[in-house]
Amino acid sequence: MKQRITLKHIAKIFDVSIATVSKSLNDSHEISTETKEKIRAYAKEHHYKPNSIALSLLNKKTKTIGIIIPNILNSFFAKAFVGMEKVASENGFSIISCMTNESYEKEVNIMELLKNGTLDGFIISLSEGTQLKQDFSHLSNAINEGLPIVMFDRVTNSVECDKVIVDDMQGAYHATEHLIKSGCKNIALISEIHKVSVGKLRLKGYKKALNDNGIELDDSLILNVHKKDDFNKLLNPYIKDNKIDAVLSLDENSAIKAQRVLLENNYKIPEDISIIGFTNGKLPRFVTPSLTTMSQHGRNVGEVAAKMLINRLNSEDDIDYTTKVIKTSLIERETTKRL
Amino acid sequence: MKQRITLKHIAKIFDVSIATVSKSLNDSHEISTETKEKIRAYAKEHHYKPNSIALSLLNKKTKTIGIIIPNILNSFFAKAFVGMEKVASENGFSIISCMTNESYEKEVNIMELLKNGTLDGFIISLSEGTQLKQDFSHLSNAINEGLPIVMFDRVTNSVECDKVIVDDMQGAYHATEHLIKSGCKNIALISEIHKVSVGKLRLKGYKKALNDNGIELDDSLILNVHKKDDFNKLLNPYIKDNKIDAVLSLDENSAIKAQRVLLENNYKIPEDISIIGFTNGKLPRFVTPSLTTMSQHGRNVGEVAAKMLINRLNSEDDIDYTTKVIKTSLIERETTKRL
DNA sequence: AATCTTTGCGAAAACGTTTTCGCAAAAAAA
DNA sequence: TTTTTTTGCGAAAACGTTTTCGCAAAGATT
Repeated sequence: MKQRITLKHIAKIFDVSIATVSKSLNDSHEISTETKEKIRAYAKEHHYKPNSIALSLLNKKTKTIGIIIPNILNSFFAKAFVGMEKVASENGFSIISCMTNESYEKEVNIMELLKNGTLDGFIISLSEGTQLKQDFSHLSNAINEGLPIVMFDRVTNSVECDKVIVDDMQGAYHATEHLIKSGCKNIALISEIHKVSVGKLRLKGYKKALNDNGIELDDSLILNVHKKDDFNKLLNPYIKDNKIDAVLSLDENSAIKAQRVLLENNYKIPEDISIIGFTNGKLPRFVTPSLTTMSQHGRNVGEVAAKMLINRLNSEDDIDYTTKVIKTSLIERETTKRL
Repeated sequence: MKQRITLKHIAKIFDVSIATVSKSLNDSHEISTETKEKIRAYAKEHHYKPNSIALSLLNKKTKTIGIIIPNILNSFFAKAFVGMEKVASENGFSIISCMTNESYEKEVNIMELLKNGTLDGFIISLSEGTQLKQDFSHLSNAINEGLPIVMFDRVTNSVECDKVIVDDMQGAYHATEHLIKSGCKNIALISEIHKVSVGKLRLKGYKKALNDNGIELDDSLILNVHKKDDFNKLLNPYIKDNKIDAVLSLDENSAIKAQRVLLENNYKIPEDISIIGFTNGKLPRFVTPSLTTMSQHGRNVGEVAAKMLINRLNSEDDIDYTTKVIKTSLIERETTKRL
C-alpha cells in the first residue's frame, strides 16, 4: 500500500518549495520552463493527482451533489437517477446517493449527515413519510445553511426552491379522457400512491376529466390499495357485476396486477376492458398484452433537475427559483382501443 | 445564505481558543464543566456540525465508498446497489455512485477521477468494454494506490482483490438440467451477454448439463443476440420446424422477448415449450405466464460486497483476499412444467 | 512557607492545496 | 556604471479540524 504522492514529496525531490511545484503543475508563468518541465514530467510519471479533499477545503466547494430518492427500484426514479448521473458527470460533478425507503426518519438523518460539508447541494424527491408528516424543516434548514435544493416529482409548496415536476394532473386528465373517448364509461381508478402529492394530483385530473365529459363521479370506483393487497379479492366485486369497462392505474405496479386478474377472469383486453397505467418502465412494454401508459419521461426529469442545480451552483449571483413542468405523454399500446 | 458555523466562530464568541472549543465538543476532561457546558449549549443551538472535509483531510479517511456499475436500469445491479446502500448506511459510510454504460473509457475516467482522495475504496462490476479489452490497469493502479476494491458479478482473474460472484455455471447447469428432467431435449440458449464473463460461465454450465445428461450439443441452438435484434426473425427458423422445446435465456430481457414471440406463434407454454430466464426482477413475476427464473439474489450480493469492503477498511491489518460465491436458486413459475 | 500535583487552557503542528506578496538575482535600459 | 525592469522562486496564510505538549495558576501536601 503505497503512500499517495503529494506536492511535498515532489518538492523534496527537486529541493524546491511546494509553491514552486504547485505553480509548475498549474503552468504558472512565474516558473522557468526548465523547472516546470522536469517537475511536470516527474508528476506525470508518478501519477500525481491533486488531493480533492484539500481542494474542497480550500475552495469550499466539493463538486458533489446529493441525490435523495425514495426507492431506486421504482423505474421512474431509476430513470431520473440515470438522467442526473449523466448531466452531473458531463459537468464534472460527482454524485452521493441515498435511498429513504419512504421513511421520514431516514430522510432527515441522511440529510443531517450530508449537511456536513461533503456536498454542494441536494436533489430530492420526498419520501412518503415526509409527505404524510408535512415537516420540511430539514429541507429549509439545508437551504438556510447555503445548500441549494432541487425537488423533483414529489414536491411541496412549503419549501421555496427549484422544482421539476410532471404535469400529473394533466396526465391523468389526458389518460381518463382517452378512455372516455374510446367509449369507456365506468372507469375504475386504482392507486397505491394516494398518500403522496403525485397521487393526489392524478386523482384530481381523473375527476376533472370525468366532470368535463359529463360523467358522474362514482366514489366506489376509486380504489386506494396497498402494496400487499390481493388484487383478486379487491377486484372481485367489480368483476362479478361487470361494473367497470376501464382501469386507470396511478402507479407502476397496480395496472399490471389488475391486468393479471382481468385476464384470469377471461376478460378480453381491450375489447371488454381498457387499461392505462402510469410510469413507463420495462414492465408495460414486455407484458402481454402490452400496456398503454403515461410516460413521465423520467430521464428527462432527472436531466432537467440536475441542470437546474448545477446552474445555480456554477452561477455567482442569486437566481430566482423556478418550477419546470415536464409534460407527460400517452404511449398507446395494446390495452386501449385505437381512437 | 448564511456562513456555516465553525470552531473559530465559537471560539471568538467565548474568547477562548479553538482548541478549547474542539475539546469541549468532544467532552474532553481537560476542560472545566462550566466552559464545556456553555460551549456545547451554544454549538447545539446554532447547529454546529464538524466539517467532514476537514476531518477527512486530517484522518485521511473519507468514510465514502465508490460504487461503479454498468447500468442501474438492470434489475440485478439495481438490487445489488440497494443491498450495498443498506449496509453502507448502517455502517456510517456514504456512497458515490457511477454508471459506466458498459464503456471501458467511462470506467477508466471515472475511476481516475475518484482516485483523487474522495474515496476509501471501490465496489465495481466490470463494464462490457473492459471485459472485451481485457485491460485492468486502472483497477490494479487503484489497489496499488491504497484503494481496496471489491469486484462483484462481472469479475476478472487478472486482478487480485476481494470478489463476490454468483455461481453462474452451477446456476445454468441447474436450469438446464431442470429443463431436461421435465422432458425437454432441444434446448435453445439465447444470450445478450455472451461477451461478458458471466455469460461465458453460464454457457459452460449449459454445455456441461447437456453432456452430463447424454444430450449432444447442437451449436445451431446457441443464439448470441443483440439488444436491438428482432426476435421474430431470430426465432422464426426454429419455430417453423418445431425445432426446440425449451428456451434458456441467460439475461434479463431475452427470455421475455422470446416468450412474446412464442405466444404470438400460438405455442402453449409450458406444454409445448418451456422457458427459463436469468435475473429475477419484477418482469418475470408480472408477465403472463409468469416466468421461471434463476434468482441471483442481487440484494444479497450487494450486501456481502459492501460488508467485505467495509470490513477491510475498518481493520488495521491486512486481510487475505477472498472470493465469496452466492448460490443461485431456481424460482419455479408458470413457464416450466412441474417435475 | 515551600514543594508537589492537579486543573484548565492555549500554541502549534498536521492534513494537501492554492495564492498573494516579497525579495534577490539577473537582465535590460539609462 | 548606475538605475530600472524582469525573472524565478519561497514564505506564509488560508480552509476547519484534532491532538500533543507546555505552562501558569490554583489546590493539595509536606
